[in-house]
Amino acid sequence: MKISTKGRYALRFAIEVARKQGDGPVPLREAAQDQGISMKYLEQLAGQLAKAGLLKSTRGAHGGYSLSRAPEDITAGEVLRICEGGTAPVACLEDDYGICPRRSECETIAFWEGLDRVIEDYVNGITLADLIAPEAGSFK
Amino acid sequence: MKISTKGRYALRFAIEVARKQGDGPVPLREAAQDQGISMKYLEQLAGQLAKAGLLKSTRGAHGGYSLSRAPEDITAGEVLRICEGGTAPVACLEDDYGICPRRSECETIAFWEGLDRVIEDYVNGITLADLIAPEAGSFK
DNA sequence: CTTATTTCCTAGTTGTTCACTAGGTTTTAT
DNA sequence: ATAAAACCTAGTGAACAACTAGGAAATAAG
Repeated sequence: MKISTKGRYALRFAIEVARKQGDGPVPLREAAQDQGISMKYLEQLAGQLAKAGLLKSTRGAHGGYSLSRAPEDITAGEVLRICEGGTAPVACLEDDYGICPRRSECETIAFWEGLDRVIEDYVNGITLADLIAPEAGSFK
Repeated sequence: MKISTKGRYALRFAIEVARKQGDGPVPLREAAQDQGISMKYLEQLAGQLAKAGLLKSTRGAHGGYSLSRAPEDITAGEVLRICEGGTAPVACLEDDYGICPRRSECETIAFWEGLDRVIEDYVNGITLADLIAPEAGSFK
């Protein structure tokens, strides 16, 4: 039931990039230093976010990462889904799972679907804009 | 973000015991067979649930597990917390974590607290009674 | 055009957790 | 006495987590 460091670091990185938008792209060196984590590890996460089209990368000196959309158009759910590999609490709710052989007799599927729904609703309802202005956030 | 087999099996086992209450204790052999899972593995989970006071065990022939409380007094959250080791999505929200050194500068803690809250509210709001009568369940 | 800075790409590596398996001991109804 | 059950502890193979390592390619600045 835990979120891994991937999801946590990725979200913090996205927040940092969002906060610094306008100051030009944020290099990984800077972000890793600010957050006290491994740059090489963060590199992989940033790569995923860029590949998914959430961040835009600029190579070379004075390069780094910037948002490819406005902060209010990027949800925490998107970030987590990309780096965490889905937020569904059980595998059989994953998109690519197919049909469960025990589906008809399963008494818990509705329960897990409900849990998935409250999680999705929450994480999809909070944007980077909310997160960089926590005092205004509806989640506080 | 996944629930492990521990939590899933434990919940299904609790439901089975709840459904069969009145027919005497449910032996592991029977439950394992019904659900097509390893009895020896289920044994460990049942042991945890019993140790936590959620189930009552009867040893010897014709023994097995029964509920130690009414189905409407046992929540899915309790079962999951026992076998899953807490439902908090990040470690720093765990009871025994202590104070996070980055707490003051952490922009995500409020977000995770909010996520924890919606998960807790959901799993604590559904009882075994709801789960054995899914047509009446508010979660469907 | 060289150099420093950055992203990009792929492949280890170490430790932990998952999902069991194994082999018993003790208790109890018949 | 016997069979059926819970109880207890330890081991095990595979997967995953959380990095580490080492470069190649791009780009701005001098």
